Amino acid sequence: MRYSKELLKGSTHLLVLAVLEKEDLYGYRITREIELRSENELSMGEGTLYPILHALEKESYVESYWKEFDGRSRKYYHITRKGLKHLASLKAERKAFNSSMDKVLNFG
Amino acid sequence: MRYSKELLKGSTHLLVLAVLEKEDLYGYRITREIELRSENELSMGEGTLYPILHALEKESYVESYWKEFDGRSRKYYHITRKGLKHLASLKAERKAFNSSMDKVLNFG
DNA sequence: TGTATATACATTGTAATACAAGGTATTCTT
DNA sequence: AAGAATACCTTGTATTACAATGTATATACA
Repeated sequence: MRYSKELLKGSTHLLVLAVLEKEDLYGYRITREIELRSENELSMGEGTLYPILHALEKESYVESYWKEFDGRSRKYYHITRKGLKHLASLKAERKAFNSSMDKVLNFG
Repeated sequence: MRYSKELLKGSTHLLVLAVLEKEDLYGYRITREIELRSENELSMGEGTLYPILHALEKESYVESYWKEFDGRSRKYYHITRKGLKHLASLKAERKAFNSSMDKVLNFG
């Protein structure tokens, strides 16, 4: 991780949902996808990821199902309609927050 | 505060230093200035602000002095050369982090 | 064959951090 | 006179990301 981990706080759910927007993925692949997309600039520990997936499922933002592939069983996550709404809201919040930060940083 | 407080994490030191870049200010005025600049979209509790000021002073990013004005004594903070360097570094980190986030969010 | 690495799930304990709540005191407004 | 705003501060709490740890299977390679 190149960044202060505090910067990541509040953005992890957004990252996970954004990755699941495109396709159903299982936990381990989600972290790989975040690294791939960010060109290894962002990464999320497993101790961060799995609790987030469980929390997202509890809130019905995602649904999980086990699927066998290559003789290997993996727990896939699918984003729900509610999850897509939440994703849009998190994106908007992030945009607005950054805009406010810029106002303070570039004032006057 | 319009935003999830978690989004603010990792950005509070940056906000305080950015405000002090322009002029020496005392604690209470710093929070007002952040609200003013952000058009009341960002604000920082006093329980957040004062510990940050003490931490920044401990790291020699700011120096404090008491000044009387209007028959009222206030503790002013001045950003040091080291603090200016740190501010630049925090700004750069923020920019890079946002760029990485955008890569993940707008992938493909 | 054996061994290390990667994959894949998960939980527990720790550190960092923003805030609410509480405390003290002064000045301004009504 | 009383309440609100100003101005400093600390303590306790909740949240959160991560390191460490645990379990298990599959793959690569010596």
